[in-house]
Amino acid sequence: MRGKRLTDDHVEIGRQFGIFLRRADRFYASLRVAPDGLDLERGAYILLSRIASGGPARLSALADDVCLDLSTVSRQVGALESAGLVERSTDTTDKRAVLVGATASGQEVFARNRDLWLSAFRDLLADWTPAERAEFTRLFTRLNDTIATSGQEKR
Amino acid sequence: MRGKRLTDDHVEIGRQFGIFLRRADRFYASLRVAPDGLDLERGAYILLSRIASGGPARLSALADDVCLDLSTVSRQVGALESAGLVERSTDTTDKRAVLVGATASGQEVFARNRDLWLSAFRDLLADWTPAERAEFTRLFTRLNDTIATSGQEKR
DNA sequence: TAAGATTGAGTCCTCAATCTTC
DNA sequence: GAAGATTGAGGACTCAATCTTA
Repeated sequence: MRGKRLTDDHVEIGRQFGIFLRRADRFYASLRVAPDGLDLERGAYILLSRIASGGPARLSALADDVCLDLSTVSRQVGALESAGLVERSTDTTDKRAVLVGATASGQEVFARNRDLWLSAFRDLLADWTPAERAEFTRLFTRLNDTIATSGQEKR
Repeated sequence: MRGKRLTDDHVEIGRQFGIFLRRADRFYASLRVAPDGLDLERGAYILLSRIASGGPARLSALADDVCLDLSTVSRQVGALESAGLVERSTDTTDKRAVLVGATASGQEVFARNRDLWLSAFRDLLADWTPAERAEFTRLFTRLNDTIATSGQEKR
């Protein structure tokens, strides 16, 4: 018996969720930092972060990890490659696949921006108590997993 | 003395936040529903929701409420107007301003889509306990306000 | 035929420039 | 000149079509 009644929680979340996403996206977009004259867009930085900390990987794996379309990742890799931060190489075991790895320069840029990036979140949550942060992180992760599972169902 | 140490909470939130936003945005985009042959994009529906439930308002007020650029709202209103869901009228007290209100058709479409829209969130959080939902809503709202305040500081 | 990757077309958004009215 | 709104240009993303290799 699937209830039709909607609790106040759902109403509140449903009404505010889209607006929250935009606000959060604006905040996140504002994190664009330029350490060495490089103006890394957040999408490119997230990808660089994944590549630099996780090691070389295929484009399809990267797209899955950062939750973007493969075509978008292909273009982002092109931009990072032009900036000399990553390198493409053909997978010798499967010539269809492309492996993307960070260059020394890419590793350096990642390491240097990491603290700037994270300090923005530190400042944002400066007034929160550790308990609040921990609880939020827990529920936040739970929601992330819930949405990911929900998306898989539709395939 | 501004501490340079970053707690694990910050690291975790910082690393996953961007990916979460994309996943959530994809989920939210998938809520696009077409009740009467109308294919309302989520941005347009959020705006219609605001107009239908809040009464006529200026474009600048709408843009502020839904957290979008004024130009985007102007185009969204144009789309909703073409669909016959909202109406533009000139503010008689200030001829520069445009007031946007919902038509009878717009009110009807809003009311009919509301449950569909909200039931998606009900399904999404079906496995959560009421306590978890309440706690998450609380912290979620807190974060929303925190980001909103953070954004204002930069003006 | 299918899988991996790239490229083209189209959408939604922001920023900047412009027009009208205060 | 400043405020409210519209329009043009450009960026980031998705979907669809294409090319190469398994």
